[in-house]
Amino acid sequence: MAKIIPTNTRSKKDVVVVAAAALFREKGYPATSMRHIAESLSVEAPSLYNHIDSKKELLELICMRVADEFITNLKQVEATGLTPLEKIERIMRFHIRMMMRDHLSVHVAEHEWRHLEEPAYDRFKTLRNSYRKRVAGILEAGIAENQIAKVDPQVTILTIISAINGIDAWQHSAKNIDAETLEENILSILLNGLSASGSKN
Amino acid sequence: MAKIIPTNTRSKKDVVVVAAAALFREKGYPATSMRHIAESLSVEAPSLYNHIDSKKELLELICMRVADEFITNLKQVEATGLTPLEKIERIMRFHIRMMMRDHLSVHVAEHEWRHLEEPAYDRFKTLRNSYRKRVAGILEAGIAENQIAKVDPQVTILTIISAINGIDAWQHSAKNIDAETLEENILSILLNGLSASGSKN
DNA sequence: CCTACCGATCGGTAGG
DNA sequence: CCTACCGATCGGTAGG
Repeated sequence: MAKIIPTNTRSKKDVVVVAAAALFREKGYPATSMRHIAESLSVEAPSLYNHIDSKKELLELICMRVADEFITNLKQVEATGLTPLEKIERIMRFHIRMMMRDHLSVHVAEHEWRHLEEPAYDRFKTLRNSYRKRVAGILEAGIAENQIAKVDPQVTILTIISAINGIDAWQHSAKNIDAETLEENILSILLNGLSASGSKN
Repeated sequence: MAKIIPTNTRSKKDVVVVAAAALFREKGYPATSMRHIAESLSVEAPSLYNHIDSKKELLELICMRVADEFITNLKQVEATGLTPLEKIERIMRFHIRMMMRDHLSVHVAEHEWRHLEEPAYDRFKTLRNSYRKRVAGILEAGIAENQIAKVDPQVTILTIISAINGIDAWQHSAKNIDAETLEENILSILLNGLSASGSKN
């Protein structure tokens, strides 16, 4: 019988990656040792190397998978015939939902990617810059047709992305905020602003 | 002659703290070694201990000074007779300007404080929670008098703070964004939203 | 300010 | 999956 897919191997590797993501999120990549990861899986550190090659591979897998998901979504949104503002809303909703579904990995990709080593560092940075430029392009199109307020696209993209990334701090919040409240509130603030009048000056 | 103020000692300590802030910002606290800090000052690592007691003291000094500045400003704003929305705007402008003036320390306080050890960890966390609760209180007052849109104060405070914190990424941006553009754009988005209509639904 | 050095911990390998 | 162990690096001290 031909060995087609090493199911067990892949699944155990994923278990290690998930454990690593939780610890990278909690302590940061440099402060997380292979011994910590091993302990959280109730094995000894050297055993991890049966499933992965190195500590940095764990970070690479997490960051690249997140980057792929964001870019895949962006491509889908770009392919629609939606208006620029509708596209921006779709992109924001996707980002928020990614945050809800897998905030550990998204946070790690956002905050720990600087610890990637070449060539992964450069690959990730290029993907990230490309994503931001393309979203900025949508903003510019919306501004050109007076659908989006006259804002600096560079500053706006930074504001939107960091506003959404930052909300994963809701985890530590005493009261549980439900997913829908979170999503509708962030969208309301970013699209309509805090001011009750909602007027432009 | 009485030795009144050990000017040299304090000033050298500050030099070490500033160098540490730059490296904590660049590499993160755990990935920054005392040898890195020493090297950036062209001395050997053990020499640093003539001016400071430990690595963790450096982080504590940075985090506590930032916390103090934010809370001092909040107290001043609370003591005015401004409307809630005006208070929120003042708080946001102060935060943005802190970011421009000392983004290294503000970033370190925001992202590295989790590496503080007790009792500093708990002290900082308490200050941070208190700050957020008091700003949330201003938001609630503004909502109650229909000056601020009906948003969840918890989610809003998270959104505002992380939106502003995140913009220190402008440093790595190719084009230099001037301070005023940055401040007015972020305020415009958070107060009036992205939508050109600026209408509420 | 330096050299010399400490015990602890790191990522990872050898070998089974 | 384990035990045993490696060279490198860590924060910090002794002593001058």
